[in-house]
Amino acid sequence: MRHTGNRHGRSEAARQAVLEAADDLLAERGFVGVTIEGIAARANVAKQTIYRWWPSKVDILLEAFADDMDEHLFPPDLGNIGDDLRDHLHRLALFLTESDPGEVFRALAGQAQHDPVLANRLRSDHLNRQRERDRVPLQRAVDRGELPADLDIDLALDQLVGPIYYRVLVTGEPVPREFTDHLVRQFLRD
Amino acid sequence: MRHTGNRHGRSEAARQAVLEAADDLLAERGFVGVTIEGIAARANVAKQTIYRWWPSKVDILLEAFADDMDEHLFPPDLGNIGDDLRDHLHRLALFLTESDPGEVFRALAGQAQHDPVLANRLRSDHLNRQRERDRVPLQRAVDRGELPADLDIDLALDQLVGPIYYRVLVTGEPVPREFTDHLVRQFLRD
Amino acid sequence: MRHTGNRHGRSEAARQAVLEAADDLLAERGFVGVTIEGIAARANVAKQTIYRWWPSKVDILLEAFADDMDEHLFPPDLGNIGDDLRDHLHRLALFLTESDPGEVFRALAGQAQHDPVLANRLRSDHLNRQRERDRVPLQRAVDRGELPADLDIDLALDQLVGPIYYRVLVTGEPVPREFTDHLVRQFLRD
Amino acid sequence: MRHTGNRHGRSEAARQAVLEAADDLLAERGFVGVTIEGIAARANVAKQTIYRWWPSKVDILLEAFADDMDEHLFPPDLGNIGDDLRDHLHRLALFLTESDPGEVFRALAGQAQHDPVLANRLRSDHLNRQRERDRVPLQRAVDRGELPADLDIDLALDQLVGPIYYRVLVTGEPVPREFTDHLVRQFLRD
DNA sequence: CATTAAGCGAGACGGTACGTCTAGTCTTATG
DNA sequence: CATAAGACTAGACGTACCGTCTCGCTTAATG
Repeated sequence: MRHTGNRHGRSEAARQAVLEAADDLLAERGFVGVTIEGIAARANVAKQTIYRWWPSKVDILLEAFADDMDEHLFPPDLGNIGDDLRDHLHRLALFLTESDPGEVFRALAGQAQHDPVLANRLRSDHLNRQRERDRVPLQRAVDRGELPADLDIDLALDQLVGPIYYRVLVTGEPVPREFTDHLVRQFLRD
Repeated sequence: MRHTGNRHGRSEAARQAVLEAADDLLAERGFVGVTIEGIAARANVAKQTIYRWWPSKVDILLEAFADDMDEHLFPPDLGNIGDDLRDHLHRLALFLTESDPGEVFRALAGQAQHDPVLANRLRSDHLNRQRERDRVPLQRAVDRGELPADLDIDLALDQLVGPIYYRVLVTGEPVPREFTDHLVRQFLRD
Repeated sequence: MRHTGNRHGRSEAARQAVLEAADDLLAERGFVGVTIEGIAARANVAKQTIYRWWPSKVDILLEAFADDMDEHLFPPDLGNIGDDLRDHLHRLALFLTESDPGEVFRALAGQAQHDPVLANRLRSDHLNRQRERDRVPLQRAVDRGELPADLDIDLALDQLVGPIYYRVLVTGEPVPREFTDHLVRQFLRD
Repeated sequence: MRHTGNRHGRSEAARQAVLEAADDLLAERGFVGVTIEGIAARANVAKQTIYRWWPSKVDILLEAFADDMDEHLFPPDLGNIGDDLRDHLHRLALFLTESDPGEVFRALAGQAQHDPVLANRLRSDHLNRQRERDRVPLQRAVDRGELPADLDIDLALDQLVGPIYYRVLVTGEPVPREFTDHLVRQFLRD
């Protein structure tokens, strides 16, 4: 870090360096390998600078993770519910299993099992947003008349995405396109 | 521990004390509050005794957790697939959300996101066994002719239990009987 | 500090506030409790303002200490060597053991054991001046003919004030008037 | 450190390494250069091992300093008070100005100005012992009849050793044999 | 009379060392 | 020979100050 502070407040360069270092360490050494000291050393940042802005390492990872989900995963309108759902679930599966932020998510979801505060933040900050995106294709289908107006969308979502998260977080099995397509087929009773 | 070593081999008293201390600490302070030093202190056991018999604290929790899943959750035969599934899924939900071993499971599942070795052990030692039990009602239904002989049972299981684990591990929502019943209804297309 | 800078040069108010804050902190928390950050906070002054004018905290204390020794301890002429010395040594002892600047001196003398640069400054700026004052009564006595003309005044001074500093800095014993009077008596071989 | 702990208690090797490292650092970098981390690194010892046995770095230096004063400075009996005193004061001056433990003493005496607890320990543990040794030649002279039986030995000591400490701690001037001899001559009124 | 430049409060920055905690290893005496 | 005890190395934790560095404000001399 060349920069040193000023009255405008924090150094964006330091912030970026910390987030990248945290991401890198997570990828290279896993969650337990992410330490404040390690981040500070890799980012060439003082520990105090980290403690000044983030309460803990999970907050760093949360922030690193924050925008990625928004970038990804906004469901496009392909014209019919079948294509919409197949596309969306497939891309959700890819996100969770293949992408870098997906890896961060899995780590955070794991840590959330030990840390109710993190669990709440993760849900309110990210999962709910994702949930809203997930609703879009179904709501669109209801509007189109493809699905009944009294559909319980939340229940439907649990059935559609639940098995995907289950494979990702519990069984560790891959989530190929055939699997997500099958989920859609069952849901639409084709 | 009153006992100090003997020639007869390992001290069962020490083993029990360690497992109980680990369970207690998990309940009282959560996963991060479970430390080898804390277990040793609470169990009045030397650290070395712990290291001699368990490679890590998750192994202690795994052992503490081991038999509980077997005790629970063996699906009874109620005569028809609907009742069998409704009963089984409801009891699975109760196990995961309400029971003490369910809490241990959630902690281990969380830790497994950080620790591939634990993930493998958890799957091979416990999830596969559970998976076998989960198959029972479906296999029985196939045998009875209630379900088609070419049913992909694994796929069906993912759809049936996936949403339950999803709520438990991801959204944190409760898993009431209505929810599990609904899953069964959708699956059987009643 | 109400004042904010101007082109006329440094703020006397800030200077005073810093010196007072340093003195206060030394009295309240001792030398180790004197920190630049603490002085800045107590004086409502920016750290940079301190670093602009003083190289280190000992320089602040040196400046705070500077004039006090001059105020005190100029030896009066009481007409004869005995009275002159008794008065002077007694007041030196009081200064070192009882006064506020005496406390600062002890702290600086202590720190000088760790810091040769400070030791030199302390000697050249203050001790030598004090030494000159200490010589006055003896020189006066030589001029009066009370003491031999070839008296080694520096040697005499070491014998007269050395035991006082020794009690102050080493043994911590009190330095009552009887003690200083005794030193004079021995010196004059009464 | 090759050694690791055992039930017998602390590692003597670690203790020695710590004391030596502290001495070396004091000699090389001065008192402020003596840090717990630095000692630990140089001694190849874990910080925790240091904190287990010493409350602070001055305690380490005190212990390092402890026996040296005993080794040195026991006043021999040369048969008469003049020789006894001249020899003893000269060796005291050498100890304070030239020896390694003398350097440690100066650092501790300096720090004692900031730390009343250290001051007390230094006095009760070491200075009093030294004081006892210093009394020996005078007491011997009284016994021999060379000095009056009602001599106030403590007062005499302050006059004899005070100027030496004064030069060492305050003025920084050298303490040559002529100086100590002169002190003796004055004291004995030769 | 607008510009300029110095001193100021504020505070973020990269660092160093602090003292604490837990991990995991090792050695010994006890039963 | 397993145990309790506990000292050991290692290294991350979160805190306190260090000394450096902008920054925006205020003020008075300058042009």
